[in-house]
Amino acid sequence: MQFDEFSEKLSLMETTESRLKIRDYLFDLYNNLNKNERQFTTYLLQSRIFPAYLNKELNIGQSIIIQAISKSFGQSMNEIEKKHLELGDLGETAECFAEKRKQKSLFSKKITLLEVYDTLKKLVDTTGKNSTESKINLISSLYNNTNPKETKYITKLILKSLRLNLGIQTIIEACALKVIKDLGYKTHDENMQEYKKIKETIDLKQSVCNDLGKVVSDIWNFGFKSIDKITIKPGIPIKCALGEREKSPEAIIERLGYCLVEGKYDGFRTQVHKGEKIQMFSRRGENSTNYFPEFGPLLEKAKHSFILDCEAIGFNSKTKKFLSFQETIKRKRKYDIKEMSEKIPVKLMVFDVLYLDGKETLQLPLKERRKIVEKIVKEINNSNIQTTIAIKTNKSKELKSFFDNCLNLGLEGIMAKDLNRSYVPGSRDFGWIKLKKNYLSGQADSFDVCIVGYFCGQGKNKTMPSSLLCAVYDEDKNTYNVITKVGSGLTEDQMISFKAEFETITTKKPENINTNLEPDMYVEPKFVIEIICDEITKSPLYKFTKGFSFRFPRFIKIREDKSPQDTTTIEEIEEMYYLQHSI
DNA sequence: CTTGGCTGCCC
DNA sequence: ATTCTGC
DNA sequence: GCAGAATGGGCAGCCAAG
Repeated sequence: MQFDEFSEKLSLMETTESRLKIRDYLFDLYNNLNKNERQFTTYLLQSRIFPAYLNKELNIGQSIIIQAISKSFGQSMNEIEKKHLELGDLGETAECFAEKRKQKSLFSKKITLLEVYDTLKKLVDTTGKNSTESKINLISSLYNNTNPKETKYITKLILKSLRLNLGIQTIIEACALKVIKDLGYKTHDENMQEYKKIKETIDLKQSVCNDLGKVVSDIWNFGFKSIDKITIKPGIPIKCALGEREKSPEAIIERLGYCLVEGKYDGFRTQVHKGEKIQMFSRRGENSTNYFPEFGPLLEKAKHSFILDCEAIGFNSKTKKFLSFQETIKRKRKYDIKEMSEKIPVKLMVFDVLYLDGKETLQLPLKERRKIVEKIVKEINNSNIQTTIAIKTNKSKELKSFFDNCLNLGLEGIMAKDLNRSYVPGSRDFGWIKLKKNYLSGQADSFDVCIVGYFCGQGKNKTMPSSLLCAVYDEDKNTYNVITKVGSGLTEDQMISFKAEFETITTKKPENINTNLEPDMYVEPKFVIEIICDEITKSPLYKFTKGFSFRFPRFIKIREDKSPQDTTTIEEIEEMYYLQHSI
């Protein structure tokens, strides 16, 4: 397929909101692609170059793209950034400058979808000294052979910001439609039950091989039956099951009844594979084997082959306490593995088994899988590999007191699980339910901060103040010290109203605002807002607040009743920080 | 040789 | 990670 | 309720600039 044709199809999907329509466009797109194009095009549609588990990335972001636009279209970086701010999308920004150049390059040759993909692959392999310049040149060479619309989509592909309103599930639906039509039905709703079953099968297969591109390609090229042979094998990461949130112990029991309730460890999701060799994978399917060499010899002791679902979390053997996420995450590294494994010892907390001795265990009910987990962990017989703490209950009071115990042990909260359910890879639903302290009403840490600037948003938030720069007031020095940005929690209406309010108070950077982050616009300190977070963190970035900032900050409301000097103080925040670590 | 910006991946 | 929004 | 797309802090690693 020519790339200009592909761009037109992306454009069509981008401007469509109905998922069913997008699915139909996708179906047509796949029909129009040839045998060899379907797999990699699926990666592109998911804003990828390769399946996730290959650990191959472009390492190109806004900064390099802006340089490439500058080089290709002879605009200053400033000019481009200005346009970007206005349009809220670098793809459209590139398109805009390509429009202006249009007349000059009448003789450029047409480019194919495959050629674009090959160039993207080349970009992935461009590393080392002067690689940034080489990357810019490669992108530039693409820009020089494309029309404005192609320029736009090449940019969006590189930046992984296609914004097509299209995800995995929509691609799966397009596949299911293909299968249903191959079976002789005209539309999917002629046999809704069959259609749903097909969807489930496709979803399971793509979760098991972690490679939707392969599944799409197999279905179109070799038929639905051909994906039967995709099975679980040690060495290939399976998509993790995830949980939904619920607001209280009562709500959880109402949904699940008698259930398994486990401690929720704030670490690093780790899928352990023991086949011919031992390998580990992260939640996104990245190979994480090298992070944790200490588990190899322990796992070897178990006689079985298996795939276990675990959380790896740092542990202080002197205080007998689990380490914070910020400590544990330091073990995600390439160098100094040995030293860090001694400095930050990690425990593997096992909670599920997906495969055992050549057989899938996914389909077994959780209560059976849990027994297997306990057996394997017992065999390994080492305190650094344990099962998660857990109870079984159908009483919300019991659940609540177990939850409180977990918090006292320094855990994040609990996971409650349906004992009769199979393991559903890639799911995020109420089969697993998580409860953390701040989900309970009134239990989240709350702060009042003053807005001193804002950032304009991307995509659907373009031209909106979608992220607010927040500061706490220092009475002694009469300064506003920036402590966090906050964007999550703002509704469209709130952004619109902030935009109007900010128009009259936009200002040059006031003398008494201290910040390491340069917002798109500064505003005079006027609005105090309430924000909540999960935790106070120690930050290398926010230097003007004794290094304090927030984990998972979100906007709650405007505090009309407060003046800019009435923010939470840094002393109060410091006190809370030390309290949260002395549980 | 050090520093700082950028990027991707953890949550 | 959390949150909002259209379907 | 699902699916998708907005948004957060902070870690290591890579590369360019100094």
